[in-house]
Amino acid sequence: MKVNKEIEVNASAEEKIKEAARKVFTQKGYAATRTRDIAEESGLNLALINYYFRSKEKLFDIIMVENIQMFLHSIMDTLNDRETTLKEKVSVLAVHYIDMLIRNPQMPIFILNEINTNPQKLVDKIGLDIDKKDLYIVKQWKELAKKEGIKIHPVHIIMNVISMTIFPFIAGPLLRNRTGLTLDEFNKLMEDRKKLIPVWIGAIIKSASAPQQ
Amino acid sequence: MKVNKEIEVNASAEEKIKEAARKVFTQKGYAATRTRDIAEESGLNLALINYYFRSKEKLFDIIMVENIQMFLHSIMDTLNDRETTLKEKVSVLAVHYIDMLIRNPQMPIFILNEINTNPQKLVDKIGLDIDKKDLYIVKQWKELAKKEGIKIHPVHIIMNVISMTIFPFIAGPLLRNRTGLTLDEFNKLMEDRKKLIPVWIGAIIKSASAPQQ
DNA sequence: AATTAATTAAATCATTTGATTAAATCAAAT
DNA sequence: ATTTGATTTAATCAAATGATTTAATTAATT
Repeated sequence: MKVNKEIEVNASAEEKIKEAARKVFTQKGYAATRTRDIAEESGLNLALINYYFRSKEKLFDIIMVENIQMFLHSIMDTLNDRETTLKEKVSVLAVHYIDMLIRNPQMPIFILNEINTNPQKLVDKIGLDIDKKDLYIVKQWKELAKKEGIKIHPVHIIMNVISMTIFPFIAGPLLRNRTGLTLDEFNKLMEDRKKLIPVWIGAIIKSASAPQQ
Repeated sequence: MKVNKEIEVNASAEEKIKEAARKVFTQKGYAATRTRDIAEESGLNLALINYYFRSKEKLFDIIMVENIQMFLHSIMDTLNDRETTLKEKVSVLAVHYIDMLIRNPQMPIFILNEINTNPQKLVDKIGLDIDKKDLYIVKQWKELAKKEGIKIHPVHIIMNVISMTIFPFIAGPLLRNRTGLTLDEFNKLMEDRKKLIPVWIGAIIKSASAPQQ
């Protein structure tokens, strides 16, 4: 009978802080973020941050875990999908990530920077262990590689997909600065890449195939 | 007669500090770096840092400018070279950057992160203005695009070259963690990419060509 | 030997910063 | 009305940190 609106109201304050923290942490990184920045950004006060989260670090850990989970979300499902071809998987991933990165362009640099700055923590606090061996995409790749006589290491293909999808966002500000592109123009180019990347990956794979006829 | 081997063996104090600063700043970023870290890393003492450089920030600026100049060094010459084909330019860039990144794998994440954290500063302190319009490579590209009927925006090609070259190093630690590759195996793969990237870029350009004959 | 500059060690300052506390206020539930 | 929990305001603490200073020491130069 006890309708816990409190918990919803609480959640909103808690959520406000988390959202502010996500924004500030993502923008400035852990070390450069002051708890006072988060308080100010949230419109709430310093004491509440400790009221809900015990410390700056604990709050950061929560944000970080959520960010990484958002980043990794649905990857495994995509890679394991038995209904889609390899090329379709590339397309699904490109579309999914480009959409997300247009919304959160600064997320990859944040995640990669924190991993770089503190590699141990991520290994410790976040379980990054997934059994990749029996992913369906691995089977698909092996079949294709055998059929086409492809010899390059598959990690090259993975790197290329991820690189061509994510890196333009990491280098976005610099790239826009050098090219004079507006944000809208840049995002439009990123939209183009949803369709282009699968084509390019196809061309790359083909270039690695043994000549056949 | 006074051979100053000392100066060669022990680099000058100023240089020691700069090297230590480069290492620590590059590893941990500006905000997370303590001047005491730099003192300790250099083997010299805290006071000397202020003796030679007036502040942490001034020291950082020097390191940053040098890093960016190292990064941009010889790019313009390569892009302007009238003796090399487009594909050769891609090859020169890939070789040059992969060599450098194998030596300094954490440099791009550092530079890109600081740019992301403080975009204004870079614009202010470092003149990033180059007249790209009359670069020889632009002329080469336009000729090729016209001849082959290529319609995609050339910035896509640039992004792909840079992405496929640099990003694997940015994501290197994570990638190695997920794939179980050792550093040597990883670097070997990067060596492979010196030759592969030009081939791939060729395949990508070809895939964007209008069907001809 | 005397002079000068480079370097060190140690202490100290002022500020920033993460964290904590206490008292007051406010809102909602009972 | 009273109680309870959420929130604010303000102050404060202790530690970290960038910066500075002073005196002593060392090395190189003249």
